[in-house]
Amino acid sequence: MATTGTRGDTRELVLDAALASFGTAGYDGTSLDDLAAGLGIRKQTILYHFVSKRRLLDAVVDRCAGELVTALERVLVESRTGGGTDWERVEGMVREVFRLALDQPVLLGLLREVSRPNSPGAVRVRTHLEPLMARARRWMEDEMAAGRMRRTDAQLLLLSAYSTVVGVATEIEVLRAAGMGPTLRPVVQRRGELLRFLRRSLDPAASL
Amino acid sequence: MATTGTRGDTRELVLDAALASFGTAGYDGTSLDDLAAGLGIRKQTILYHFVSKRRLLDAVVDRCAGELVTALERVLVESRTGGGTDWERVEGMVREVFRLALDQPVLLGLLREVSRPNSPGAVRVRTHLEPLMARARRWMEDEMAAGRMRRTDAQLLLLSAYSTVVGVATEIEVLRAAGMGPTLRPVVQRRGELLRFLRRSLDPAASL
DNA sequence: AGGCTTCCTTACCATATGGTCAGGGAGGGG
DNA sequence: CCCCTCCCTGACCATATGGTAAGGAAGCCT
Repeated sequence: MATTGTRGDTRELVLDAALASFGTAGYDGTSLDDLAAGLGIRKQTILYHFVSKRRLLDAVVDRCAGELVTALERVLVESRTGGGTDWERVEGMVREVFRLALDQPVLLGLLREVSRPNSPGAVRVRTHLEPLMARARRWMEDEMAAGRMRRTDAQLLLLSAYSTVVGVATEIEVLRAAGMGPTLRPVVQRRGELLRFLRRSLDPAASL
Repeated sequence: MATTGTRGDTRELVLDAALASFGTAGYDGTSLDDLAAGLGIRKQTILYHFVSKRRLLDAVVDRCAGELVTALERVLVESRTGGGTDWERVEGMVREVFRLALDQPVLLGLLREVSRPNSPGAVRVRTHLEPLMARARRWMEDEMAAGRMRRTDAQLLLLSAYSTVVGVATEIEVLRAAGMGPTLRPVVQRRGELLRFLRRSLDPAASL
């Protein structure tokens, strides 16, 4: 028992701190000792819950990806019961992603770290994103076949959208670093651009 | 004398390798031993030319920033002698930045690494960029005062443009990591968006 | 009570890493 | 020839870091 009351699950606290540290200092720049010291515990406690530093990163990525999937899932369900059009569904998902990013800025740091080529977390993220992407792609191609969606390269479009989100996340971080925290004008604008791009590509009712 | 002919300046070779390594593996993920091994030299040689790892990063940043400034300078001179309008000058600089990024993809990695908040190189980059930004800002404000440029917040516009470039750089890296190297469609598109945004904000002759 | 599990800790280790120190070879000037 | 400077290297070091091994305290079940 530590001096301070460790009421919450230690595991979750470690995950929170690790998320923040990985996002700001990077994976290599994060030491388990510092991480533990920040939590008032010993490094070995971290290694007890998560076998290795690498697995800790995996766990952090897993949790974040899980949140993302859950949030998107929820949007999809709402849209389905509401009988929204394809385009409304797409728009809802994009907005949800941005909302998540702005609600939890700490996620941006992780995304930035983990989306770097050669990052240890990149493969893990891929395993989470690939099924999501494949599912979205299948759905889009079905809708295209049914004429409810404009014909285009779904794979390319998804990848483009993903990279855009990563790029915007980076922008937000840069702006934040420049001391322009509350100014989300550019973010909203970029979201608008992405949405317009998607609409142009997908919505049969959209004007070119 | 090493086995392989070390004809070029060792300094420059180290800078090249360091640029690549910092860009791909990150600062913390780069070890001087590995760096030296990749060059067939010893770590102490690196430390001889650059006193410390930190100073090595600074030197890399300095060289890249120097290249950028030189390139922009050249565009400015060409535009001035050609008697281009303000807008043509702005467009030329944006295009030059993108050209530089696409010509030397390795710069993108460094930019990404160095534009991270809390990055050791961030402060160094700032010292290079701040005079550039200040100069651009003064110029823009002069042009606005003279009525040759649409009135707007120059500082905000520059920062927004900068963050956009960083974001796009990140996108390019992500796309490259996804195996879509040659497809620069999205990049060109984003450049177009940035240019349109700037034109709308600056060019008095532009239609809203 | 006794044992089992869970959670956390102290003690310890192997290695990697940035950095110091002294020295050696090559070339140039006296 | 001697000395000096430039460039580079081997030997060495202090420290940080991820990870292992073992033990201890609290709770739970029989």
